Amino acid sequence: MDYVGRLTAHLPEAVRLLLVKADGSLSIHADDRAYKPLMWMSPPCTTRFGDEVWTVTNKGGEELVVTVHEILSDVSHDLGSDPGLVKDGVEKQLQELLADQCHVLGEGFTLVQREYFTDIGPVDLLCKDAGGAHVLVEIKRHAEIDSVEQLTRYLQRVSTVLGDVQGVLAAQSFKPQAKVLAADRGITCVLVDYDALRGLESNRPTLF
Amino acid sequence: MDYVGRLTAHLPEAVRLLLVKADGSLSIHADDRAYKPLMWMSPPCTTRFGDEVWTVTNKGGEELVVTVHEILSDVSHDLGSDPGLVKDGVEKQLQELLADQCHVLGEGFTLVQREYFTDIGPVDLLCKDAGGAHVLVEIKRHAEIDSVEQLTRYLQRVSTVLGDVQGVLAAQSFKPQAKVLAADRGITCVLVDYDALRGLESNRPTLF
DNA sequence: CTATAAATGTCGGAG
DNA sequence: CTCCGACGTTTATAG
Repeated sequence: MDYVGRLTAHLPEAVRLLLVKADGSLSIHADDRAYKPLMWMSPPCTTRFGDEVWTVTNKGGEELVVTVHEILSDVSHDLGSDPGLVKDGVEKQLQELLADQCHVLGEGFTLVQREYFTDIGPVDLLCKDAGGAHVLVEIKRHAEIDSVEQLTRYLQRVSTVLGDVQGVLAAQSFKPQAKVLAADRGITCVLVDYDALRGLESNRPTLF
Repeated sequence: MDYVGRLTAHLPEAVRLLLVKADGSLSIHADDRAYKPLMWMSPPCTTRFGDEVWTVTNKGGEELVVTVHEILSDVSHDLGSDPGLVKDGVEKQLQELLADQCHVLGEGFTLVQREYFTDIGPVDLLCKDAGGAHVLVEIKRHAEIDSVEQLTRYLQRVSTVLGDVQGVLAAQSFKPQAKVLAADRGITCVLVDYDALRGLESNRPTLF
């Protein structure tokens, strides 16, 4: 099995699992690793099924060549359409919750705007602190060093427009490096509890 | 099918492909997408196969619960051991090639050291330019904004030891953001052609 | 085991 | 289509 495309890779002869899906995609699996195939070609792509050699190509000129020596088993099923996957707990939801409850980010914080757009990208939240000064908030599930760099870029960019601006990095967890760099840059780290936020949120309607 | 762990996700009843691998991992596939399973549990994990309900758990407290209504097909094979995948064209090879041919990075460049270690990580190449000044080289296949940040950290760190140091970011392709930020930081971007480098390399032995 | 960087990353959204 | 950032990123590697 050989792949030539973004890199070149070769896979020796062995017993393997090949998946051909309805969208024309192909993947080759070994008997370990749930997530990643050994090789694959993503749709859109076309496969020419020769007697022994299958050739999969895509528009980008990538090519996967499979030599089939023996078929131990050949199973085929129509799976029909796929009802969507429902997810909960991703950054977007954290952002919605924090937009509603930005007081947890700092005493007296109020929301000015969600998804505040700059020419280098959108800032998650633009708030004002108790004193009326602007605060940029970057929200992550897990804050790493990248998150600090990202917020730093926004702060630099926005300060040219709004003047002096504070930075807050909000996350459910922080890598040590991220904390250190944030402190170094004068950025405040706020540890948020997603479950607690969701709890408050679900309780809120009962207060009205 | 339900996953509770780093997030919460639910997958409605449908005809699906389930893969149980020798390492105990489980993945659930729809009839599209070659690469990514709809849900999965990576090893190490353990599965309790009940009559209708399969429960997969790992050490981190993540859980995958599968309700099996009907088995349309059940195929099992011993795939044996897996001869390794051989890759070519990844960053490591680019680094080797550029270490040998660092003149392509700049007129009169000479190599001082590959994998120059600092206390915040290894720099890909430490070179000297035609004037004998130090140059740090970060090598990527595709340079993004993170690559610029990474090199910037190295430059800051190394400058405290070696004094004034130039930065070069070498890659086969550059994201626009990366180019802009690099220019802003005084970092030179060098577009390298992997095939050309490899061609020169393969010709070299014939010169001796 | 933790931290860090690479990946054929993939995937989805905005412009 | 490209660009950009999130992802249950996953995966490998070094300390």
